Amino acid sequence: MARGKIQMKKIENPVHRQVTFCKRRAGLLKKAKELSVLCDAEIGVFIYSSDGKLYDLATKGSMQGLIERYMKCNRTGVQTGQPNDKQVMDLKEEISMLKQEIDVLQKGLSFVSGGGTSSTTLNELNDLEKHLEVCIYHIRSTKMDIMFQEIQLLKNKEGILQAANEHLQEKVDEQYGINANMPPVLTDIQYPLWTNIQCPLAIQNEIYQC
Amino acid sequence: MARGKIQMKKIENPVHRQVTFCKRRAGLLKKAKELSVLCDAEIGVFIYSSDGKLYDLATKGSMQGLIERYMKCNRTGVQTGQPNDKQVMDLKEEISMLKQEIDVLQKGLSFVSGGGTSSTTLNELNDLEKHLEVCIYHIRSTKMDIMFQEIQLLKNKEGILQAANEHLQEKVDEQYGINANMPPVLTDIQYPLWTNIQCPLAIQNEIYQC
DNA sequence: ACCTATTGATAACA
DNA sequence: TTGTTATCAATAGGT
Repeated sequence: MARGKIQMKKIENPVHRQVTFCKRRAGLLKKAKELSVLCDAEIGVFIYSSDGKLYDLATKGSMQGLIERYMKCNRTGVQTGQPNDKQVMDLKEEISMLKQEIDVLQKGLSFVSGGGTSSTTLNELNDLEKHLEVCIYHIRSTKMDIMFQEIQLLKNKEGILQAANEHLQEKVDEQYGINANMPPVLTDIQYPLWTNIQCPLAIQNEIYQC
Repeated sequence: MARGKIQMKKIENPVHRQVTFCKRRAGLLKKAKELSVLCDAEIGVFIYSSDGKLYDLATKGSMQGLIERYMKCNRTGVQTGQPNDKQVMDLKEEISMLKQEIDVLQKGLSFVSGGGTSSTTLNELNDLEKHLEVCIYHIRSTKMDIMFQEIQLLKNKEGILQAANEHLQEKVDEQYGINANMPPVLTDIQYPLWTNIQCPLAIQNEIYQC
């Protein structure tokens, strides 16, 4: 973070890596202490260097206390002992799912990164295509949500303005009651509102694209 | 650390403290991940907020693995509740690793897809959508290329077989020249080829999907 | 949430 | 290692 940024990957030069490890380790522990003090939090940090040396920190008490608290909070229901088989099966299933997801993501990343020139089979391309279509579906769904929210907001605003206008009109009528020549202010706004009221640019773009 | 420094003591204003907790917690976990990646270190962090909520992070494996390693190094007598089935622990560790990998891949993909911007606004979603559509276009184009190549391959094969058949037919005619009753072997194959010749499964699937 | 002025962390170097 | 310094990153305060 100084004199040029560095890539977020393992530093290959061992000397350089060691220096960085020292400095950043100190920085991390300092930040942990600060957070603990400023926000009254209880924090534990372990750091194992690549050569196996341990550096640790526990604010507000001992590391044992922290670990016990952690264990307490994370009772995963293994206590009965028996359902381990089922648990193992579930975990294996989860691993399988995750591996599949990784596969899809890796294919996608290599394809997108390589501009589509990587060597992939037809079936893999089909999987990727389906995955991307699902992504697009989610994106469109999210877009619709956002637009709907903005439209609701505008409708509310419209109602408020309409009411305010009516109120003002009454006031005006009271004051100029005798002067019957006064024409009423136009408040009966026709749709689409956006030709009369400034519509958020995002929605404008949306509409012209649909 | 900005717009004026702050005293290193508990922040009294609760709103202010909560905001700072969120920001610094995120910063701390980020720093921990960075240190782990840059220096190939194994790091675990627990953070208990003042209201008792837990935030944790374990790089390179599960927190349970880290804790176990910690116990081993320090030979403390903390009971972890159950002598957890080793297999279950290993599986959990694997899941943790896989999830981290997915995280990295997803970030990479969204970065590449989104051109480096996180997608939250409508315009960003539009950009992402367009990008994904371009990707799908490339995928379909690549699929077509592959199919075309396979078709060319099959046509070549057909030509070779045809020639071979003709050659064999000549041989047969020579040997059985006197026996004029011999009917010719059928070599005039009709399209679609794939009802006669085994077509690669990938292309079959393709065709039925188009 | 998002924005910047400012402080803090740190990569490269000595 | 430790120290220095030019830069980059985190974030306090405000909107």
